[in-house]
Amino acid sequence: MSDYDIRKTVNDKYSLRGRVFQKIREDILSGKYKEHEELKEVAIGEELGVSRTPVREAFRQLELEGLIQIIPNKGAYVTGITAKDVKDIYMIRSLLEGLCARMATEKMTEEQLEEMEENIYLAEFHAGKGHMDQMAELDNRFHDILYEACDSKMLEHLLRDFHQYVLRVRQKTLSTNTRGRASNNEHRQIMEAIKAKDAKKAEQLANQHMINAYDNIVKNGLFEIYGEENGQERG
Amino acid sequence: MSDYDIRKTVNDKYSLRGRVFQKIREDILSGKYKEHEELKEVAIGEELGVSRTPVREAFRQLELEGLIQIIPNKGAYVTGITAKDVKDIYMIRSLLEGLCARMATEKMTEEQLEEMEENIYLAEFHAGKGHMDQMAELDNRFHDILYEACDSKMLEHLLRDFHQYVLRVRQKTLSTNTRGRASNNEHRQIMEAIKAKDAKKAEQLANQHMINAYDNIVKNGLFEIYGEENGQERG
DNA sequence: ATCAGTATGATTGTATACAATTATACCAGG
DNA sequence: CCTGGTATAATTGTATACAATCATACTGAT
Repeated sequence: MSDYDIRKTVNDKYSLRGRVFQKIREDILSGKYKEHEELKEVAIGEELGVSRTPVREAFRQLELEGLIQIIPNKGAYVTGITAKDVKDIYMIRSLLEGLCARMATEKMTEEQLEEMEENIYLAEFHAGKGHMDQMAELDNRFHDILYEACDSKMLEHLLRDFHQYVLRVRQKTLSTNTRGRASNNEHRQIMEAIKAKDAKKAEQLANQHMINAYDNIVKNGLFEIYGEENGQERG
Repeated sequence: MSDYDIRKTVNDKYSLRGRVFQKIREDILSGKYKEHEELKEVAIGEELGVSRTPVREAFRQLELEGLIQIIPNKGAYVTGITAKDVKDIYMIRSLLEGLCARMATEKMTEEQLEEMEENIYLAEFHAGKGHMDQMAELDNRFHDILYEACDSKMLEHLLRDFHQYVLRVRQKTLSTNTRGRASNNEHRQIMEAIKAKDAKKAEQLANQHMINAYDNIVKNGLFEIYGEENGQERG
């Protein structure tokens, strides 16, 4: 008992609120609702066949997830991720994925390690075939395993959030063919380091893995999906 | 325009929901509502003289803050922070405060630097007098300045959350007389490094600052406030 | 006495009604 | 044509009513 997860209930798929929450999040991340677009309670309620109440509660959650901004008495607006946000997130993730890999080195179970190996093997196959959807899915899963393995619900929670947050960027990134394979090779190196119980190396590799991912984003100029006016603001 | 903050509206003190949110959070952090205690919508609503609606919305936010856990159709329960959580948070904060200090070295304004110097000067005074409340307040403010100065709303947001989260521990920590002064000296060193534009040193010092803070917590066995059954769980 | 089953009460989930606030459109005056 | 103000509509904020779910206590049979 008591192995509950702080935010399992958010994924509660069987309450209206939970479904509304997931649906809106999906629609924001997929780009259906665009940056600065206003979300209206009744409209979304009608679309999903529910009243305003569950929609409002979902809004409050989405706000804390950082996906929308609620201006009191005015409305809910989809928040844009600026280029600077993405950069910051990758800098933060670089450190935290490193920490996660270090911690995972001590805590990882045999089953987790095996799933990782399988994951990398499969990804190699799909990389060859150019199956980008599967690559994205496997990349998700690789990092999930790492998050679970670090045995820290705080860190796991945090990294999962960021992972979600940059979803739009990430999917584009992996679809630049060469990066998919390079990324998987980095996964392999991280896995090897963990297998060899070399925590320091695992940390350093995971660190670099994020830096490489970000560099790739910059190099390929993938920021256009975040609109034009973004980037550095003050300063 | 458009210098909005993702979660400014949460601090919206002028809506019922905002006030309820802040009140409950305060009551949890101050220890009024204890770990695993059940929060009932009507009871809290009556206490604050509002209906269930704003209370429910506040609950949804508190859940995402990680302060309560909502079990569908059952209730809302105050989540405990385990000793392991505290440890994890300090490990994470160590890295992120370091990153923050590094970034702040480039971005800090003259005004911010001056407020920091004043802060440290004042803290020295209060440390001598044993004014623990003021020390806690100044410590809060020191870190806030740093968070603002890093010029990253993502990082600022994150660090503020963690800062809040370990509030209970922190206040106890600073009241162990010697740590208050030592902590302030570390603040001074960080400030000096930033002043000298030595980003690497600032990072390393902020890093160590967190490790020292955590060591102090462990050394003084300040975990009892989180109840008995806590600590490492699986593993 | 113990257990199953049911009935009752308490609590949360959702919908709707009403109040407050904000946006929009229209009109009068310059 | 532009400006300011007022009326109206649209939208959010809050309260309340009703439905669904869960906890508890009681009853009756074994």
